[in-house]
Amino acid sequence: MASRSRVTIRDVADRVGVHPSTVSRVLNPATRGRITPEIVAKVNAVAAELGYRPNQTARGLRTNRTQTIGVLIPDITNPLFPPIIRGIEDGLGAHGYTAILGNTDNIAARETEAVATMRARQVDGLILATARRDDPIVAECIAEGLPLVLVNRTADADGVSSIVNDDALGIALAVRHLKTLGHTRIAHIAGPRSLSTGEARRRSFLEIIKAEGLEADEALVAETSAFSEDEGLRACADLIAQDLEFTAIVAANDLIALGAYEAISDAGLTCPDDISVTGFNDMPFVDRLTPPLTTVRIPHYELGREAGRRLVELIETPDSPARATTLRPELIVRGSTVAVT
Amino acid sequence: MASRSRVTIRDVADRVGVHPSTVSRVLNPATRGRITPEIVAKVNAVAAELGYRPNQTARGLRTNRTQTIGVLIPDITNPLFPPIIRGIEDGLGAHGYTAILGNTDNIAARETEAVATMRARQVDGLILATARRDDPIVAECIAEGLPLVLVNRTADADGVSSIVNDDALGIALAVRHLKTLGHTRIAHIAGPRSLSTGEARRRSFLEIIKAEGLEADEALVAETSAFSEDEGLRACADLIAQDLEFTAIVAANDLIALGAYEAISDAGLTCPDDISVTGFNDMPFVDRLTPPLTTVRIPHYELGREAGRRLVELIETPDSPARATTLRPELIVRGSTVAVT
DNA sequence: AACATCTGTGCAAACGATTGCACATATTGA
DNA sequence: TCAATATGTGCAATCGTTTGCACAGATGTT
Repeated sequence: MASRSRVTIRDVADRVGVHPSTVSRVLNPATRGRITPEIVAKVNAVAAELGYRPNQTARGLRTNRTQTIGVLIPDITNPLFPPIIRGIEDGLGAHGYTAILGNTDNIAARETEAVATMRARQVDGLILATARRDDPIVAECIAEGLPLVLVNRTADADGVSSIVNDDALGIALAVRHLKTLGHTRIAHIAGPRSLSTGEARRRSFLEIIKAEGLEADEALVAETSAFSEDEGLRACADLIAQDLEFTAIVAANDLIALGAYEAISDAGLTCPDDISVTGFNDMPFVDRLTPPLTTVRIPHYELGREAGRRLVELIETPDSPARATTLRPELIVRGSTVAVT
Repeated sequence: MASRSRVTIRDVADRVGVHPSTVSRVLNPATRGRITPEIVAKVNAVAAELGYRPNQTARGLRTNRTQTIGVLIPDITNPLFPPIIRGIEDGLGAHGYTAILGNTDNIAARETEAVATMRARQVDGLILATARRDDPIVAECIAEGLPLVLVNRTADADGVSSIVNDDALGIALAVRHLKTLGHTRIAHIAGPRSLSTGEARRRSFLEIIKAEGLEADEALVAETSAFSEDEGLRACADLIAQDLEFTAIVAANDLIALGAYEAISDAGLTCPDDISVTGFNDMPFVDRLTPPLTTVRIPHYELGREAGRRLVELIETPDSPARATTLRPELIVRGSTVAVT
């Protein structure tokens, strides 16, 4: 049989000639001070010699803390998420926590199922990158007191901690950039309004357009049902077909912008000569497209890292208040936006 | 305090009026048959009513099986890995197993550390996507009897299960495709020889070139120290500087191919008119490059799923033999390869 | 009718760690 | 010198499940 975690606290104790509880106290930094330095040294030496590693399962049973947290994401193959996950792991790892992942494909039933199996594994908290604005899982966690942090997207519920991008700023950067280039009629292809990102970017767009004194024509805002290339293509084709005479498009994300590229070329036009396009996210390789995409870069890694840290804080200091944090994005100017001629 | 997994097997037992062990037997499919159907029904009803979920931590302590497996990958933000991970999760999830992830950035010390924390968490097995040909972790797992599956890359050790791409076939597809287009002097930019993929593709290239009766000139094989764009650029520039008169390059992976694109354009040449290029992996978005990259598509998702299934098999049927499995890749012809003129 | 064999359930001991409590011994103060 | 306090360690219960063993009652055999 595999000699998995063969050496237990009792082995160490027997070898040193003390009681297991003493070994436990030595190994716990908080109680180490109560033990004679000599014994501390001996226990540490023997533990190292035997290669003792505390059994997290046993510890978890006793303390009701597993140092494990659950992370729900829509789909790890969407290039948006890996940096967030990496950030989460780094944010957690510094404190000894480990993440378990669940892909939900944005399907509510899978989310529920994933949360159930994570709770069976006694996770100490949850990070959701999947939240819808009215997500029932969010409500459930709040009700049951399970520490929760939302990342990337937020929800409408209050009393929930979240780390998201400053979408208003991102949209403002894109719009002001286009204004500087001389564009006055700017269209927006919005994301789904059921997601906080879709809604926030849409609302911000309308506000900024007014604030900047540009042409505020509601017809210039197209709706999509998903942040996808197909939807971007469809919505952009609609926009073009209506003869609205816009010279630039602010897309709610990069995939929608890709769809817009296609619709523009399908219509016999060119980007950026006829229509400038901006994206949102700065996905890998959008700098290699023709033309390279001007887009708003979201600090995904930092979003994840903050989420990890925040969750640890929530778990370890029980009464820490819920906070909504936004991180600042950055405009990356490339070849898909040019001055109007 | 949070009422985490408040309802225990004892609660169910008390409510039904039976002993906890009876409830346990009802819940375990293997022992359910020994209990009176009436009681089975009642226990199930009460368990459902109370929302009972077995505490995996307690179960793990008792059974010494956590239904958790550790997955080591170099870097989740490398687009190669997300589909593999997704596949692993699907392959495991069907059997109730969950994965915990560790990013190692190909740093040996981090690998060791990650394995240590995973073992402290009592993982039932390991999947490594990080293996070097002489990886010490592989040796350690074999020695200690910890179930192990290698995916994507394999190691030289024997007695180890692995699921990898059929690199020989992939290279053959690329070379034959170029031969069909009339190329006779074909260069190869190889990956690091310390990785099984780098070595296998290199060896296969030399074999296929001979087998197909093409010009076998060792000078046409360039070496790199990493599967990166920078190294591809450097190696390809070297190749071009030597005036070797090749008309096509088989790159060991897509990133190296990207570097080759750059070196070709730096030299004032064009791809594919002057030099055809093939990649390996079919990363996302390489179909959007100019020119779109002809490449070998590896079934990454399937690789992962097979790895997950294989590991479950290894864990649940102790004496199952180690097997090395290869999956068939596919050539995706795009615009970076043309006939010689 | 007496005994052997099944069946279904309960009992209690694990798994490996943590932690409140008790109790020696050492230290301090008067 | 004696009581009061402090200090360091051991004891034993506990976390929630699983599982070998025991045992009562039912069933089968001769």
